[in-house]
Amino acid sequence: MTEAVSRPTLEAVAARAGVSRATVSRVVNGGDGVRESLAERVRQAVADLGYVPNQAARSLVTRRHDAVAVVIAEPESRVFADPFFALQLRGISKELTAHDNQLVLLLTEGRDDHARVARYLAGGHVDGALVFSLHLDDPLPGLIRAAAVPTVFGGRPHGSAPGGAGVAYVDCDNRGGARTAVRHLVDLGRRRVAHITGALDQTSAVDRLDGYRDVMADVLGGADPGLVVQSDFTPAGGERAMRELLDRCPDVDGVFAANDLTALGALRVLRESGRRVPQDVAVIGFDDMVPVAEQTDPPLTTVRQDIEEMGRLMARLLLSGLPGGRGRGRGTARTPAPDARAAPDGGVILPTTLVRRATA
Amino acid sequence: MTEAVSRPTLEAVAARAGVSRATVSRVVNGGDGVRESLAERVRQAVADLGYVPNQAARSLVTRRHDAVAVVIAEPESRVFADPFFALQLRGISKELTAHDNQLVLLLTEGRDDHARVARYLAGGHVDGALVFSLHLDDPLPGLIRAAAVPTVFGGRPHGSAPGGAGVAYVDCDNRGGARTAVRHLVDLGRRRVAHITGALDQTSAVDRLDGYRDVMADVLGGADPGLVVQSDFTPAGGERAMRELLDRCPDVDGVFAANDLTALGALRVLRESGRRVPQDVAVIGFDDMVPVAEQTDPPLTTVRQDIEEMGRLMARLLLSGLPGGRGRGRGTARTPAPDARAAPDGGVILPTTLVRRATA
DNA sequence: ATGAAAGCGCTAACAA
DNA sequence: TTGTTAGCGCTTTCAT
Repeated sequence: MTEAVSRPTLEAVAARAGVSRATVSRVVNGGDGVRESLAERVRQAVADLGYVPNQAARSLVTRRHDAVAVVIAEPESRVFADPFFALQLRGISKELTAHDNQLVLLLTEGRDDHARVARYLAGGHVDGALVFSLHLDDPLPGLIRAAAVPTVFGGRPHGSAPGGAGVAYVDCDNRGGARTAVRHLVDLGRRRVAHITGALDQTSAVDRLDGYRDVMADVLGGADPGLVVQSDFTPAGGERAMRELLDRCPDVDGVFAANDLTALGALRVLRESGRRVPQDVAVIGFDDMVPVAEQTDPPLTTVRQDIEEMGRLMARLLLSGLPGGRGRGRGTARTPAPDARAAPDGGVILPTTLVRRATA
Repeated sequence: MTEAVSRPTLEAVAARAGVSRATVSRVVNGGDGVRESLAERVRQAVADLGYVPNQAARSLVTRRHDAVAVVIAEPESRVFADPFFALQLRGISKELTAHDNQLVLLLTEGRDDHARVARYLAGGHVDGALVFSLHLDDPLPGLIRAAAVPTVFGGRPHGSAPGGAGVAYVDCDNRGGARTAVRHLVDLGRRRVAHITGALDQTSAVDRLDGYRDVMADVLGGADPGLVVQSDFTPAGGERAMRELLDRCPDVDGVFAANDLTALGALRVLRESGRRVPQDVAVIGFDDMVPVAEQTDPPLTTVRQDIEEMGRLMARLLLSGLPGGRGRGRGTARTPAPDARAAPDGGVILPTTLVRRATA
């Protein structure tokens, strides 16, 4: 661990190039309206000295930080249990990097942390925030609104309503994906199609349940309520739910699980019970967590969402909404991704696709 | 996405409290040497106005940022495939938060990114860096050394040698953990104990292999070289290796896999081959990635490392080495964790423990 | 097209 | 103990 040395300033570069600080500043920041010969001299001096602008000094006057906070609430939760989190972060990081913004990571675990994060965001240390807050009772969204920081949410936040206030968010098409999955089971000839829900205090779980109901109502004239079992996105929860299901409806012939982890648990119980998958019971998951979905026995058919793209999109959306026309470099807010869709409540929805493996 | 409003300054607080800026500054920063009555007035004014210090202005004069970069090289790799990454980040975040430092996340994916990160670190935007760089040919460590930024590495970096230069790093006891695992297999009466290595361009894989060899030399008078198969920390790699192993040494009765993912693959091949685990072949993994280890069939016996603690420790080590006596709040550099050990080359090694489940 | 000069909001001598 | 003052390194009018 070495000590950092003092670095050259604008002043030094100016002296070396034989110009004023103002000129150097112009060159360093895009440099319009500077004679090319001078600009070249400046660039040379910058290179010679290894000059790097002092971001603190710059922020002090511009009030911009070129930094964005990524807030992840309750890392215990699902977000942390799977590569979801990492992939999303990767997408965000790529986009921010492409626009020379830094990523400040804020992980929260409880009450005190909420206050801390709120204070930080309100403190104007970053230009905006990307927020993942899954649970219904999370106070964070409210605090963030109060902090008046430009924000994009990851996943449809609670309280967003069609035609509503227009909170910015990015989500995958949970409802549509669920519909595709269930319709696929129906197309396979299954008539007793069950759904093991996710944690219903998360909008993704609610939306997937809605998608399931859509198809059941449409195609089968409404679902037997006994075919819906509440669970929590975990393998253990999936096991429990599947057992209950088998108990209640031994004739079940199709299962749409709220996510791959749940499907994993269900699969295990199905095997224990002597049922063959997919012959006796077809199973579909959600997420396409590849390491899980490919390793189940048999490999899991599931609904894929492009998680990294969601992250990228969140960042792009945030940057494009910030003053200074950032984020216009590649892609714009209007057409964030070739196939993204605008939701009526101001969100952006990414499509899902069914990945057929062996369970359905 | 709302616009941020202009926030109160020290000046405003000073005016309201009827004191000078200097006094407010003193109160805000610990406030020794200020009459209590005045201090109280200041605190009131701060609260009334909702004053939050402008970090940019502060950094400009103090040359401190209270921010630490976390650099993760090649997020494709193992780090991203499992919760490892998330847990470590959590540990880091907790420790940094406890000392009011921010976490700036830098993800890199290739050549250009290296330069970018190097520039950022050299730019003096952060007080230090926590670096994860797994691979032998990674240019990052060199660039970082050149940037002269206080740094702590996650995992023993390449080129660190006993009695060597003293790069700061935190790692788990890979070699000792491997010894424990192999010794356990031997104690179980296994004599044909194989090792499926990890990617040998990572020190963790090398150290685990060394641990395996230690015990084999000690107890069995040296390993049959045929019992060591190179692999890459992935389930597919584990399968491949196990097949090769079965081919070469059908009499193998124990397998120490370099990590849980590898063990997962090995388990699958073992089952296919009709071998019973642990009766015919006992298997031990490494890492204790709980979601994986608990879900294998049968549940995996493995070597546990406290990943979150490693992260916490890295942060603590870095902060305690920084000027300004940060990081002395809870725990110190000398005794970072109750059971951490100093390595001869300047690293800190955390202990591992064997978690017995059903495979050995 | 270029330079001079005035701060951005804060801390840290130094005086009082 | 408190206040005054001089910058930290940069951007940005405003002159030239």
